Amino acid sequence: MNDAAGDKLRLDNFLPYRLSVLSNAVSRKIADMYEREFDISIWQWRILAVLGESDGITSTEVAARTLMDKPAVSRATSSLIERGLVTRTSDTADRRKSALGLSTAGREVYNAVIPRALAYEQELLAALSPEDAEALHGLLTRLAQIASPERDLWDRRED
Amino acid sequence: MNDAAGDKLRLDNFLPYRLSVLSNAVSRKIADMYEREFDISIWQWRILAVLGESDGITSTEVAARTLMDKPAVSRATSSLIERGLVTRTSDTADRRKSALGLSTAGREVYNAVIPRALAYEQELLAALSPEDAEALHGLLTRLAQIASPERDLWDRRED
DNA sequence: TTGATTTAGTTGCAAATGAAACTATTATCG
DNA sequence: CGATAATAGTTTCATTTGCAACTAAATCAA
Repeated sequence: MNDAAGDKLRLDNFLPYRLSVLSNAVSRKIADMYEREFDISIWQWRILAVLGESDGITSTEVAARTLMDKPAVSRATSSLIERGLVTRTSDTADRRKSALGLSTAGREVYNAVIPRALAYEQELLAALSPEDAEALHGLLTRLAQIASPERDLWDRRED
Repeated sequence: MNDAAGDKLRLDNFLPYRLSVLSNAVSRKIADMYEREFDISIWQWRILAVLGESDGITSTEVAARTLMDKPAVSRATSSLIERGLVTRTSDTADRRKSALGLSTAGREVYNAVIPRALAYEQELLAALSPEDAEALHGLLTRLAQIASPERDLWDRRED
């Protein structure tokens, strides 16, 4: 093993390459859809998605749940606030913090995006049997644990 | 189906999100390794990888095989040529084209990177049984066909 | 209390990216 | 032929991205 001369690497069969290409293709497609139909970016959508589930969380919590970095959350949040989709209420007890939430308009967009996002996911998963889809999630979970052992997000089903 | 109010979307279970996060984590890690140990980028590595298998192909062919766009190939190739890892021989019959290939130094880097790349892939796949790894590739293939139906690259095992 | 440290969030900046425009060369078709 | 279209590859430019530095506020420790 690890004999330079003998080993072969075929890009098409190389897992990091395949993941990257697939993920890029999927991201591209879904980003186009979000942009075209709702005029939001993927990052804006991630924020709406977590706020839809957990209203009133802070920017830092949003960053943790979306795996975005803080500057990205800050910028995407600003534009969502400008557009009136998200509200920011600064915490009276700790004035560094502020609670983010969906406005009425934001909730409407959220409710509109959900079925489109799920439909696209279903489009992908239509190629797979339910058992295969289940297997895929398990495989991705195990790979993510290896690739990012510091993160335990993948197991969490409750908060 | 597609009832906005009833559907739920949990980011952690949403396939496009999971693919993106996993792919980013893997890419980050492997890019760090390439950078640290060989001082090359992922894109440079992709080019070395296809040239290692198919010497003398053109820039356009490299782009097709690595799924990079033409500017990206152009830039990564330039720096590889500057570093003396890749050679460019312009085609006498069609002077728009030129054949790219690995120099001796390039072949050495190629041979050195291969086992490290495979070792990292093995590190990921160590979480999976051989049957699971096989299943994973099949699942990725089917997803890629849905996400990029225009590409038939995933089936090709011969050139 | 006050000086040092930590935390929340924003801003600035340098590098990476991708689309479109551009150059040079070859192919097509009247 | 000669004009037009197509192709290979590079360059330009605007946008995106990720990191580091920064501001403001709270906590900790003497």
